[in-house]
Amino acid sequence: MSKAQQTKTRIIEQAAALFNQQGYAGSSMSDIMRVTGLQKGGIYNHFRSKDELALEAFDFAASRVQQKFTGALKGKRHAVDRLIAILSVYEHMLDDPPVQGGCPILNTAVESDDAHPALRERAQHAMDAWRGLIHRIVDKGVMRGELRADVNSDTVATILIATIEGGVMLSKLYGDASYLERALNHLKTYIQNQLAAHI
Amino acid sequence: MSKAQQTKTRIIEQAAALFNQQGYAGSSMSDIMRVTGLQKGGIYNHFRSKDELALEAFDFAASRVQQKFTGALKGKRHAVDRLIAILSVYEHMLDDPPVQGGCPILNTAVESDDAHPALRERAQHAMDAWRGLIHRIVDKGVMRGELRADVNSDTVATILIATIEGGVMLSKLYGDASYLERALNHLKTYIQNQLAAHI
DNA sequence: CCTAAAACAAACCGATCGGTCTTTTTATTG
DNA sequence: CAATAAAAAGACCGATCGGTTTGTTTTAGG
Repeated sequence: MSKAQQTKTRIIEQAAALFNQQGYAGSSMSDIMRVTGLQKGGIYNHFRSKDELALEAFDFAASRVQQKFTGALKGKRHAVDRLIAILSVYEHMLDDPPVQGGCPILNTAVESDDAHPALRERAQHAMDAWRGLIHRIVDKGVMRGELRADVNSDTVATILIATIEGGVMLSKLYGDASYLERALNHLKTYIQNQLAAHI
Repeated sequence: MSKAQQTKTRIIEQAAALFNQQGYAGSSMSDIMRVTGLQKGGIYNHFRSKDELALEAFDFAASRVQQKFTGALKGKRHAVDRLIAILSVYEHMLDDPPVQGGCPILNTAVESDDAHPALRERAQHAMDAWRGLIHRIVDKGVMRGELRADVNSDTVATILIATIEGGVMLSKLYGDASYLERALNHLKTYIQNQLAAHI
């Protein structure tokens, strides 16, 4: 990787952490200069505008989350195991987040929904990927008889994502991991008692 | 109410809607001048700073949510009815929100948690009030035998709030109420099947 | 109805915003 | 290693930021 590419990647990583903590509107180019240690010219040589950097930074952050999912699902074949693996990604969202500042999908969704169409679209796509993942796990699980036949994948995806992200929000608000832990435990029993096919 | 008080209240209401949609960092005093139709002097006569206005605007928004709860709970005595009444507040969160822009507690919690300590504290207090409400309903419901004896009020409060707010986030992100509806339906059956004491 | 006080308008302030441009430094490559 | 292309620095730009100050208008009370 060329020096230029290294620098661009570094800017994206550091900007992603900043945006994820302070928000896009709450982070100025001066802030980005500070965290990267670069001057204006050094940044604008790689990005046409703050907006372009923001979009690339979000895509980077979302891909980090995606990587966590891929890693957690590795080797897990049974639908119940795979759904629980998704929960496990969020067990370490607070002490070891993919990007500093918590879940970038949650943060960006909430900030952009009424204010930033381009960013909102990216957040939608990231959420689509997550919903699609759960969708496929559930549908395949039902087909294989690992999950109850009447389980609806739309519902499961909504419940899992909503409860997880709500738990992240609560724990971040209070600086207390126990809220997210309760949410994850509840979902675990939900998966085992209400989704899993009992032989 | 004096003219001055009317004006101050109007500024708070209109600023609350703006902040709730664009965020605190994303809303400038010029924006507030625009939505209120007032000049700088007219606004700074009532508030010492943008920050002070932001805090009062959030408190107003949170009190609007609180009022919705109070209204929904009116006349409901049974713990199951009261918990479901809390859900009903969020049935109209999108088409008839207490403040334009969705749930102000969610929006402010997510924006402030890493960035704005004073605002975060207000969001915590608003959340405390909500958690406390659910707490009291559940504890009293258990005492009266309306809810199962082993139901834990900390858990119930976390699950309800997390799932509701996660549902709001999803529906706002997609501009589609069905996500929140699924979340609320799921919580309704959760309350009836897992919390309610069955005679 | 008159007057004192409060509300509001509008010009103004330094600082910071996102962004540009020229110059200097650093990598890359023949 | 030299030539050249690219990267980064840093001065600079107009616009807008949050906030102040100074007038003018409006409100409220005697």
